[in-house]
Formats: sequence, C-alpha cells, structure tokens
Amino acid sequence: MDKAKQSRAALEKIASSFRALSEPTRLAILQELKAGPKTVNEIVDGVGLSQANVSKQLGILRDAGFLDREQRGTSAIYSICDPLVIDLCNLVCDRLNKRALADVETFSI
Amino acid sequence: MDKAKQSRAALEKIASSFRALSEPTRLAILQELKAGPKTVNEIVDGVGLSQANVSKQLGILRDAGFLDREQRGTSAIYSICDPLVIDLCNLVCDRLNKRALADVETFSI
DNA sequence: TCTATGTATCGCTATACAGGCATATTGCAA
DNA sequence: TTGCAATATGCCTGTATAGCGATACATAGA
Repeated sequence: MDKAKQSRAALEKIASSFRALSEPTRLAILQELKAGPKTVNEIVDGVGLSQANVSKQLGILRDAGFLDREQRGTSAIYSICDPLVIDLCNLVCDRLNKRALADVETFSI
Repeated sequence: MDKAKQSRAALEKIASSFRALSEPTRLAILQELKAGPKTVNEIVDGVGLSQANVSKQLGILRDAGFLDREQRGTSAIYSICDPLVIDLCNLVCDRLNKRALADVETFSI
C-alpha cells in the first residue's frame, strides 16, 4: 500500500493543496484569520490589497478546503475551518528558521 | 512575537517552499526518492518524463532545500535531505483521506 | 586524443494565474 | 419599489513556468 504509485489525478489533488499555500498574498490572509473570523473588508484592511483580489484569493483558499464562509447580512465572514493549515505553515516556518534562510527575521504565521 | 506580521519577503520564502510541492510531477519524483537515493536516469524511468524535464524539476526541489545531490562518476545521485517534506505530504494526504475528496483511492506519498 | 554515456542548459510554445479595473450580484433599509 | 453597502465575477495584461527538442557540458573508458 505504501509502494503503490499514486495516480496522476491523486498527485494533482495533493499538489493543489500545496498550491493554495504557494502565494504570499494567501499566506497573509491566513495570518489575518489566525486571530479569528473576519469579514472580507476587515481582511482587505489587514492585507492592503484590492477587494476584488482578496475575494478571489479567499475563494481559492475555500476551494482548497482551508476556509469556511458564513453569510451574515451583507457581509461574508471567513474563518479557518481546518487547523492543519496552520500546522503546515508552522512546520515550514520552523524549517526555514532552522536553516536560517531568513536574515534576522523569524518566520511564523 | 506571534502577532507581528511577516514581511512580504518572509511570506514569499514560506510560499516558495509550498510552491516546490505544488506540481504533481515533483511529488512523483519525491515518491520515487522516498525509497532511497536514485540517479537521474532511474527517476526518469520511474516517472516517465523527459530527462530534461526531470533534471529541471530536481533542480527546483533542490533549490527548495528538499533534495541533496551527489556526483558519482558521470551520474548524479539525488536523495531526500529533509524528511520534513514527507511529513508535509503525509499531513496533506491524511487530510484528503479524511475529507474523502478521493474517489476510492487512498492518498499517500 | 576520440567516443559514448549521463546530466544540465538553452530556446521555444502553451498554459496558468496574480492583480488591476469595471461591473454584476446580493441583502438590508427606507 | 429605489438606493446603498458588501461581496463576487468578468475581462484584461503581464509574468511565471511546465514541458518539449536540441544542444552543451562533463566524465569515464579505449
């Protein structure tokens, strides 16, 4: 079971999860949401990008299964629905810190 | 320290690690190398892609710090130098299995 | 030296997608 | 209904890169 090769389709799905985390913009959004659920506008204020772009990136993170969306009035409230995403980021950050690829800065999400 | 926002440059480095894992071809290469070090030609036979492409993808995984390269004669022997990469893949695979995004197939690297 | 083998690089095309602006959609209030 | 605010979507351009074939670069052996 361990030696069986994954099909191309399975590998593509695995890759998609990583791809959702492969843009600094989306990591910044996750960073904002780590503190708790926020509306789109609150996230826009936090990351300093256009509303259209933030909305699109939120959709990508949601499609990847990392975020949940709740409609409240005219607002949409996004929240992290899979804590694993933070674990993944922390693992990568620890890795970068150990390798001191950073200058002085400490990596964390 | 936890509330401090990461700089764009730091987020970009974190994102780069994930980006290296965001292509099924590179995951297939990691799958080949999980069993142990291999030459480029052995990997080419395993994944069924052109030698030129495999060489390029190996370089990307190496630049990301996941692979090590050793020259032996005319051959280059690649190996996984950071076991964390397997941990990351397993975490994502577990996630996909739990969510049953797979059809019947079980995800693993 | 020359030749063969293994690997890396170059040039190229096609595709994916981030990010911008404009606009559509949705939901609340008057 | 109309108007407004919050969010999503469509279109577009520029950039990044996967993948190919051809080729350059090594290294070992004759």
